[in-house]
Amino acid sequence: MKISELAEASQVPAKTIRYYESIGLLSTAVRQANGYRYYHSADIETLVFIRRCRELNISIDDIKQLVSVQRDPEASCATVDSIISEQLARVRQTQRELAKLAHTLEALVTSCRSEQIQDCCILQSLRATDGA
Amino acid sequence: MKISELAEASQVPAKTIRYYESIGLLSTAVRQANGYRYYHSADIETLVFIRRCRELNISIDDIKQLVSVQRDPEASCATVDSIISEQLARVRQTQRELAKLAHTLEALVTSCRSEQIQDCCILQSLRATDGA
DNA sequence: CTTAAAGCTTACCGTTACTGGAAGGTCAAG
DNA sequence: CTTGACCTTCCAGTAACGGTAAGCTTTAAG
Repeated sequence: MKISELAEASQVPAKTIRYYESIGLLSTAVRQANGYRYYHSADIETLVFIRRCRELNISIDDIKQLVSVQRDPEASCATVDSIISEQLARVRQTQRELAKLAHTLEALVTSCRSEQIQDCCILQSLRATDGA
Repeated sequence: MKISELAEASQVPAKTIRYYESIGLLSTAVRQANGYRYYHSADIETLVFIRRCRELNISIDDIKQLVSVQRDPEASCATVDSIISEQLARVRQTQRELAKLAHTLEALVTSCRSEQIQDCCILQSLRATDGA
């Protein structure tokens, strides 16, 4: 199949498929006589796998590991476990940071009843010299 | 004061101060005879303001607006309000996305009791052709 | 048969908000 | 005088692509 068909089937843009090949996440595609990339249906599965990992915010480098580890069926699950666990830890860390952030922004939004910049409580809060 | 002193006082790296000037977030600094940038203590306040905004994940473009709107004391607070409100909306949106993400990752982490890649439930889940 | 549109190729720039590093000028101390 | 700590500018790299251009090939229509 052609790259546009693979793109449609996997829901990954053709541009992104070429990008993945260029950075070595996908192996070099077979070319047809006209130079077009030629794909097999197995490539759909690989790309769906990659897309799902990206939807989980897993980095390309980590996905490379997940892809390569699958080539050895008898390998241990440890790598997979640790990548997923660490990803979860990162997500939770970001959640904590965002919670603080949302809290501060909420306080700012509700603080200001002024109508002129010179009295704006939001700006006054942000200008305060007190450290984080 | 020199850039390193301003950096220390504002807790913004000197490199970043030059960067802010280069993109027009800070006005062009006065130069001394030797070519060094020369700052006044008022610049500390400006940089602290910028740093606090960045800690709230407010984009440079939005900060430019917040800085410029402060030059007119009689201007309306509407711009400030909307920037902060939209920032809060973005943060909340990200929080919702991360919550889903964490949920999926948790399910993956607890799903797999296998020790070999060929039986790994995590990889099997990620390979499934079912769409998001 | 011709032509126009669509799809393929590569290659390079832009995004965000910086950070690192190289090459070179300046300044204060020993 | 030299060493080291500053300062300067400029260039490159980060993550993961998206946009656009220039130039092929294929395909559908007239």
